[in-house]
Amino acid sequence: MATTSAYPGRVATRAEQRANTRARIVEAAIEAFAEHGYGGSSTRDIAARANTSQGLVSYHFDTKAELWRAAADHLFGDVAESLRTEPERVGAGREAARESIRAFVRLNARRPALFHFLVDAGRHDDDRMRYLVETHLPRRFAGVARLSEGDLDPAHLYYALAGASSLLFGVAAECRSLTGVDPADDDVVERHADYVARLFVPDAADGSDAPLAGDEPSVDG
Amino acid sequence: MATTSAYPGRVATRAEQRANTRARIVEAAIEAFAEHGYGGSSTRDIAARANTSQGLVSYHFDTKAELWRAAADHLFGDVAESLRTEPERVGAGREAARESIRAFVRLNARRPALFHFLVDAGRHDDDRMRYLVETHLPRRFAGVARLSEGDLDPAHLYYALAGASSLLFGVAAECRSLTGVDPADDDVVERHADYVARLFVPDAADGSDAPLAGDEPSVDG
DNA sequence: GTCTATAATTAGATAGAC
DNA sequence: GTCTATCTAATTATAGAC
Repeated sequence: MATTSAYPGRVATRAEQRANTRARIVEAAIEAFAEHGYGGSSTRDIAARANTSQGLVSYHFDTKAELWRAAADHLFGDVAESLRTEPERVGAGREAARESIRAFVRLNARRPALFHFLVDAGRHDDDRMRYLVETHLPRRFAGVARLSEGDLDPAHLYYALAGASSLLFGVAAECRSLTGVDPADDDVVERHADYVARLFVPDAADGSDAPLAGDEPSVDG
Repeated sequence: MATTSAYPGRVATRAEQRANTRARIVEAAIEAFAEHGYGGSSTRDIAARANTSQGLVSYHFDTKAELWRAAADHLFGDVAESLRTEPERVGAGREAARESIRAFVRLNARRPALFHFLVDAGRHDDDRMRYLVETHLPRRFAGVARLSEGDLDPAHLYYALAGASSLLFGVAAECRSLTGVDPADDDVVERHADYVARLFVPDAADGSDAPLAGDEPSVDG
């Protein structure tokens, strides 16, 4: 791992080295924080996962808290990216709403760390919780809340859907051991996605693909 | 806090002292483990919450792992107690199934630590996960799985229902900050309980209170 | 930019006094 | 049974060599 080069383009420049190392550390941090929580993770373990030294982690990210924020940014940035095209593509029909939910479930299956960061940070009022609420969560909440029907506060839908979508994958090890079902199995992911989608968006009473209430302006709106 | 007494019954005996102190430590441990996870909690913090010293925690529970098991036993023991009467009382009707789910949601609202222990221990294959799977989880799983319909594996229902029921209360601080809804509010608990109950047990197509499939032997069974 | 070494805290577990 | 003191190991953050 050369740090400088007399042959630009042949090996990594210092800037590339920097970006590359930081990226490896951030990915390792996401893994560690998701597995053991913030308090249960050490910068030494993170450094080892990233194949580097503990001192270098402190060099790139002055404090453990700053590293956590960088990890959260990367994690939730990926999410926003992967769901970005959804809102526009999704029409007003029930099947479109279901497909949007299926995509949300698949996302939670691919990135269980999302669930772990949310739970780890959300359980009490501290800097990490406030950081998520001020940066990444509003968009996420709004994305789900548009599926809300009736006059019940969208918070009920949001947390019920988020929980139903992600717990299976957030405790995958336990699920395997307890039920024999492997949440890493693609078929299991698809079954769960469809199950949750139909749970939250059942067929309309008349069997039509009518829009969800509140999704579009009604005739008397 | 006298440790011995010449007046039996007047102040606590040594055995009573022991039981009392251990109980205080266990409750403090449940709090701490739920807030910061296993790795993020220190026996010093737990001792402080229990108004005692760190050394005494090690005296009563030789290791941190043993303290965690005692905490888990107390926590899940309470659960079993509070839901114990349900299976018998619940009939085969849909409204009975809904009431069973409402009770499950209320339990998660009262003891968010249940959710935190499950998530903290369930995310990877270690001693704590195995302990829960071998002791407390089978009963819990069976209690929910009896509501299962169709040929979909009960694991999907179990984790969807558990997630939908408990996430709101497991990230109560975040919910307050993000949505303005306070999960500690009794009305919010009831609304969530009813919402989740109707989500998982919708009205039958014919509007009847017909039994759930598989709940009772069918005519051709 | 990276590694090694170290400083200052904090961790869990143990021993001794009462 | 409880408290205080202590030991050993592990933590984060910093400094120096390359």
